Amino acid sequence: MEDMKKVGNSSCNDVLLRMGLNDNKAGMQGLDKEKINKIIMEATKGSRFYENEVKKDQQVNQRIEKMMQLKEKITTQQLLKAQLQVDKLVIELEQSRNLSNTIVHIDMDAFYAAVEMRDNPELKEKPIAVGSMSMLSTSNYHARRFGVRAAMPGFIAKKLCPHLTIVPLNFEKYSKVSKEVREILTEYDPNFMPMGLDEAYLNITEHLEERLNWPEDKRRFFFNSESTTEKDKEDINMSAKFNEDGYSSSPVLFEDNTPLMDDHPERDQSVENLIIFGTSAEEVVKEIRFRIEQKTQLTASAGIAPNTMLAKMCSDRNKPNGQCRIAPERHAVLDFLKDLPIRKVPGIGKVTEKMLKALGIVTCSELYQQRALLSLLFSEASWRNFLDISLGLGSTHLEKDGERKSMSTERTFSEINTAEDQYSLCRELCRDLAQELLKEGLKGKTVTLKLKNVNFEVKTRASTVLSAVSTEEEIFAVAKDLLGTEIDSVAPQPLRIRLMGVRVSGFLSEEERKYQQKSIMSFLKSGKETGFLRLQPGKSNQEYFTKNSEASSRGSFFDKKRAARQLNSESRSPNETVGEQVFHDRKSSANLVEETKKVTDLENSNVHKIFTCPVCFEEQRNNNLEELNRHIDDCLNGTLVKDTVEISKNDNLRENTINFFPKFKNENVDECQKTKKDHLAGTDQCASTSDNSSSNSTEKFTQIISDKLHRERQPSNLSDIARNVCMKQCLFPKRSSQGNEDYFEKTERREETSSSCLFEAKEDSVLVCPVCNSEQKTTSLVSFNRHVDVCLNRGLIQELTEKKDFPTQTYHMENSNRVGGLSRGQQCTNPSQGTKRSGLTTSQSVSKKAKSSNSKHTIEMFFK
DNA sequence: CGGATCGAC
DNA sequence: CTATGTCGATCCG
Repeated sequence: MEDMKKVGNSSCNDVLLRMGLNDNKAGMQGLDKEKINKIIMEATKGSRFYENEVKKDQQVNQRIEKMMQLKEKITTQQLLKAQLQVDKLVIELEQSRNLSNTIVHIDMDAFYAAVEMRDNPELKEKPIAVGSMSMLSTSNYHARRFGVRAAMPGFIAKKLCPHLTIVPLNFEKYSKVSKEVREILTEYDPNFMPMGLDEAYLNITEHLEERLNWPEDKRRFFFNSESTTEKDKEDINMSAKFNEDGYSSSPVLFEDNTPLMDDHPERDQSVENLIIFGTSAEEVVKEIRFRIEQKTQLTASAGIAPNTMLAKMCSDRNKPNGQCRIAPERHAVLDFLKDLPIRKVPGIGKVTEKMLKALGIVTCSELYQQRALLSLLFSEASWRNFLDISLGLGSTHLEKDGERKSMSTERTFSEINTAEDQYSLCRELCRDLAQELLKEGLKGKTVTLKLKNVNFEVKTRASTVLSAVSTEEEIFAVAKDLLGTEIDSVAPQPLRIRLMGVRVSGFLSEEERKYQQKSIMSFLKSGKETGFLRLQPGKSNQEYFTKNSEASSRGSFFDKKRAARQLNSESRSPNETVGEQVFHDRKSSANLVEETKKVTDLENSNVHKIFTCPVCFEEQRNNNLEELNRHIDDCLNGTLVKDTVEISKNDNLRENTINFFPKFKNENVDECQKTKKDHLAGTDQCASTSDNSSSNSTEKFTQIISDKLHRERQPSNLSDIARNVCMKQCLFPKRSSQGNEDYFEKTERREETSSSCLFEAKEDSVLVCPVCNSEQKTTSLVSFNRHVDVCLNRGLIQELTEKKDFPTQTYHMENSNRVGGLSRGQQCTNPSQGTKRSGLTTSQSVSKKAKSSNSKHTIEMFFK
C-alpha cells in the first residue's frame, strides 16, 4: 500500500510521530499540520490507546538513551579501527555492485480508494477512505489533505474531515482488479513478485532484450476511448523532465517533445487513438502503466532501478500516476540517495528513524558518513543493512516466496473478561485456523496464543509440542492451556482482553511430512532395543506428545500445577462448566486417531515384547505396556530420588521439580570446565564427556530420547532441559571464559552475573531454571526449587520481562565477520533485501580486547 | 524455544 | 462507542 512516510518535525509530541499522524501536505481545502495534530490529540488524549503509545514511546526513548551512553564510551581509537574495517567492507561491496538488472516496482495509486471511486462516480471529487470507523486501510488524495490516512481509525478521520465518506472494505473486488493487473505484469516478467494486492516487483531485464527484436506491432496499442479520460490525453502532451544526474522523472504517461530516436514511441497524431511504445525501460513501464489504466481505469506509479530497494523508493518519487528511473550507474544511484530521508527506505520504520535521528542521521548520505559509528552501536545485521542502504545496494533478482513459516488468525473485539467467553473464543479461533491449515495441508509443532488487554498491552505465549498439530481440537488443546495460564496469572482479577489470536508455526518440512508416519512406526518398532514408551491403552495419547504432558506422565510438577490451576479455574469460575469442559477436552477430545491406531497395533503385536528400560537399561520382558510403564515409573522415581540432594521431603511439588536435573552435581563441573576450555561451543562434546561421570544413565537417557524419539528433530522436553543444564554448567561463565568479555558491559551486567558464578568460588553448581532458562545463583536446592515454583507461576517471568535489560549483542571486532561478507554483496543471501528488512538492535558491547589491541597495527594501516 | 519488537502491506 | 490483521525477521535470554 502506498504509504505516506514523512520525517516529522521534532517539536511537540512524539506520540503523534509514533502514530505517524503529524504529517501533512495540507492543501488549500485541507487542514494545516498544526490543526491536524491538535484535532488528533484532542481525540486521542487520555485514551487507553494513547497511554500505551506513551509507554511505548518511553521505551524507545530508553533504548535511545542506552545507545547514547554507549556512544559516549566509544574512543577515537575504536572509531578509527571501525572505520577501517567498515571501509574494507565498503570496497568489497562496491566491487560486487551489480547494475545489470532492470527492476521495476509497480504501485497502484491509493488502490482501494481508487477502485471504490471508479465503481461509484459519486465518490469522485469527495474525500473518501476505505475501511471502518475503527480502522482505515487507505484514503484518496482529497482526504489526505485533511490528514486522513491509512492506519488511522475512522472516527478520528471523521473529526479531521467531517465530510469524509468511509467505504467498507471489499476485498473480493480488489482481488479481482489485482488479478487483472497481474495478468498484464506477467507478460513482462512471468516471475514477477506481487507484494500484496497493489504492489509488485518485476525484473524486466530479459524482456528488454527480447523486446529489441520485436516487430513494432507488438508494441502498438490502441486507446480505448471509453476508458480514457480527457485528462489522460492531456497528460500525453506533457513533457518529461530529464535530470542530468542520470535519473529521469516523468509524472505523466507519455512524453512528446523528446527527440524521435529509435527508442522513443511514435505518437501518430493522424491516427487517433494509436500509440506505439519504444524499447527502453521507461517505455516499457509506460506501456505497462498504460495498459493497466486501459484495463482497469486505475493509475499506477512505478520505479525503475537496478535493484528492488531503489525501485521501490523510486516509485514513491512521482506518485500518483508517475514514474521514475534511476539509471544503472553508480553516480546516479548515489545521487538519488544523497538527500533522501532514511525513512523513505523500505525497512526503516518509525523506531529506526528515531534512533538514527538521535545520532543526527536523517538522510542516506548521513547514514553513510556515520557508518563506522553505526557498526559499533548496532548489531551486525543492522549496520550492514544500513551500509547496503547508504550504498544503494539491494536485491537484484526476485526470489520466489519460500514456504510459509506460520499461519495465524486473530480478532479484535469489545472487552471480553469471562473465562468462559475467552475459552470459547479461543476455540473458535482454533477452528478457523484449523480450516485454513487444512487448505494448505499444513501441520505445525508450535502454537502461539496472542492476547491484547484492554490497555493495549500485547502478550504472546507459545508452546511447542512433539507431534505437529492441525485440527481444531489439537490446536485448542494447546492454546487453552496457554490461555488458562494467563487467566491464572491475573487471578483473581478477570483477564480483560480486546484481542485474541492463535498462530501455528514450526511446520513440518516436506521430508518430515513424508517420514512422519514412518518414523513414528520405526520409533515404536525400535522398542526392541530401547523401548521408551509409556502408553496407556484406551486413553488419549495426546498427552504423550505434548511438552507439558510428557513431564506429566511422570506425575510431574507441571502436571500438578496444571491440575491445580484447573481446579482453580473451576472454583474461580462462577460457571462450573467452563473448567469442566476444558478438562474434558484435554482428556478426550484431542485424540490423535492415527497414533491411537498404531499404539493398538503395537500392543497387539508380539514382536515388540522385549524392552530395554531407558533408565536402568535392563531388559524388561513385560507382557503389557502397563507393566512396563510401571517399571519405568518406579525406576525413574527410584533413581532420581536417590540421586537428588536436599529434597524437601514434605513437598511433593518440589521433589518433582528437582527430578529434572538430579544428575548434575558438583562432581561434573570440573570435568566440564576442562572441556569448556578446549572448545568454544562444545555443547555436545560437553555432554559426551560427562558420560563416564555419575550422570551416565541420565546422559544415555537423554541420548536415547533424542535419537529415538526425535529423529525428526522434534525437541524433547526432558533431554532439552537436561542438556541445557549441562551445557550451561559446562560453559559458564560463557563470556569471561572466551576472553571476549564486554568492555562496556562490565560495569553493569557483568558484576551481576559473575557474582552468580558460584562454582568458581565455592563448590556449588549453577542451576538453570528450566522455565525461565536463567542461571540461578543458589546454594540450596530448596531455594532453587522455590524459584522454579515461582517461575512456573509466571510471576518471575513477568518481573523479568518488565525490567528487561537493554539488549546485549557483542560485536567482535577481532574476527570481524565481514570476512564472511564475501558472498553477500549483490547476489545477497537475503533475497528480498529491499522488500523485507531486518529490525534493529543496538549492540550493547564492544570487545574489550578490540580496544586494547587495536592500537599500533590499526594506526599504521590507517596512515599507510 | 519463547517472547518482544520492528516493519511491511 | 470506536485504534486492524497477517506475516517474516531479528534479537535476547
